[in-house]
Amino acid sequence: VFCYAYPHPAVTTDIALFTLRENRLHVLLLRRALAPFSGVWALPGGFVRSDEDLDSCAKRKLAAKTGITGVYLEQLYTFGAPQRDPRERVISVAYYALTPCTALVPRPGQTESDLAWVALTELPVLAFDHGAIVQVAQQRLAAKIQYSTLAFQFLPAQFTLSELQQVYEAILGASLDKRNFRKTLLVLGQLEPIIGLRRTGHHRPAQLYRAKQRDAVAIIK
Amino acid sequence: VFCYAYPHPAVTTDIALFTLRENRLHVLLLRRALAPFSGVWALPGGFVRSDEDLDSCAKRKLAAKTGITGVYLEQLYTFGAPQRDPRERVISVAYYALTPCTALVPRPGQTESDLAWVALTELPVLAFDHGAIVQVAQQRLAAKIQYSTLAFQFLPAQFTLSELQQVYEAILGASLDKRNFRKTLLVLGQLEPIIGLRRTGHHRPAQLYRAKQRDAVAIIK
DNA sequence: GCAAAAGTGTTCCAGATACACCCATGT
DNA sequence: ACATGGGTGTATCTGGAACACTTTTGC
Repeated sequence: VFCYAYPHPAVTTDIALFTLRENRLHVLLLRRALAPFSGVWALPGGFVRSDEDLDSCAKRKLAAKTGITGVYLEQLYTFGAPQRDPRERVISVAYYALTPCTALVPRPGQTESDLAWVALTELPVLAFDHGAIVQVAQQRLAAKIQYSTLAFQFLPAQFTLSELQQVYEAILGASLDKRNFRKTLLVLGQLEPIIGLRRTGHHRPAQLYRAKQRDAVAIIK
Repeated sequence: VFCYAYPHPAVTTDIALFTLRENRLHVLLLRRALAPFSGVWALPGGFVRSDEDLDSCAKRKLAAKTGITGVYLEQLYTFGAPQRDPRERVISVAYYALTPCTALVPRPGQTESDLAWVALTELPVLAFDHGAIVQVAQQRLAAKIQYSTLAFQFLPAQFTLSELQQVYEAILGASLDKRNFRKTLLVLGQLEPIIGLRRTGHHRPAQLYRAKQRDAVAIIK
């Protein structure tokens, strides 16, 4: 056991991992197998180890519970209400993460019975204060997409301008003018056309583009 | 003593309290009396009690160490590198706070020998990772002043437009056009002139204004 | 040929920028 | 009278918003 001269809280990271499916924003949830909140949906997350920093903990927990790695991850806010966990004092450093929906086959970890993408419009009641975390994350997302290249993180390496526009529309919850959208984004200088077309449906194929810097999120404006 | 089945970190809040003195941004520092970093300057802060939330802790620590209350306070970022404190694992939820310089007579608490406003341009080496905290806080400040009414928090209830302009100039580190500045801020609708003039020096007295909502920081743009 | 999405320019408006002189006061 | 900061208006520029038709493909 580990003993201290005065009470110490437990510290966790919880991660709201977002993706877009069918043009709707989804968040990854786990159904808890263990008490407290057994059977209730919750964000992936877990306790911070004594030798790892907070970002590493968030990455590790995401990988352990879902097998997902290499996604964009950013610290969101720290939630520390005294009674947010019924077991003991637990302070949660919340993160949010973004990933394209492609090639994402969530696999449950050992302590959870179920793992699912859930549309934000159909969010169930969540364990702990995870509902508040998702809400804050969604606000941050909608704000930050407007002054950064965050949106690219929802798409695979190659994408069309229409697909990119759909990302913006889903996150902002509004429809955008096609010509203005394309002009604005091309002027940014963060996109470049690549040789290749996307052929889908009974219509003209679309030019493919790629983000000039796929890994970093640039601040624009 | 308090014992747990697995190691728990200690959690602190640390507060970067900013003010403007002589048109330069200053931060409140304490000189540490105790180890570690005895004699080194540090931010006010301290351990989170088991029954208080994080905001309350930050307010309490600021009051206890400096006697300052009623200032604007906002969570900044959580710093959790494993070795940031040599004693044990300590995770710090950092806050920043703003206050007018008027009527602020910092009084040392019991465990610190000295308490001072230090200009950011003359910042000494700080204890722990407090230098990084101040840096992140300053960036946040410069960003947020541009899309909110944060700047009013640096001024007392009544102020002149020139004084307000000096706040913006100090935080942004740039000089602004007087006519454009006044026009922009008056159009915002967050200021109203009050009866009264500020008479200083050998020149025309200045109209006094007050913020329509002194307590809340509004998001503009 | 028709349905469906891709692709493309111009006009208009509002908000930001640049810029210079007179005013009221204290000494 | 003069030094000092307070106070004011206009022209210009720029980025965002509104808006409709042609192109290419699969069936």
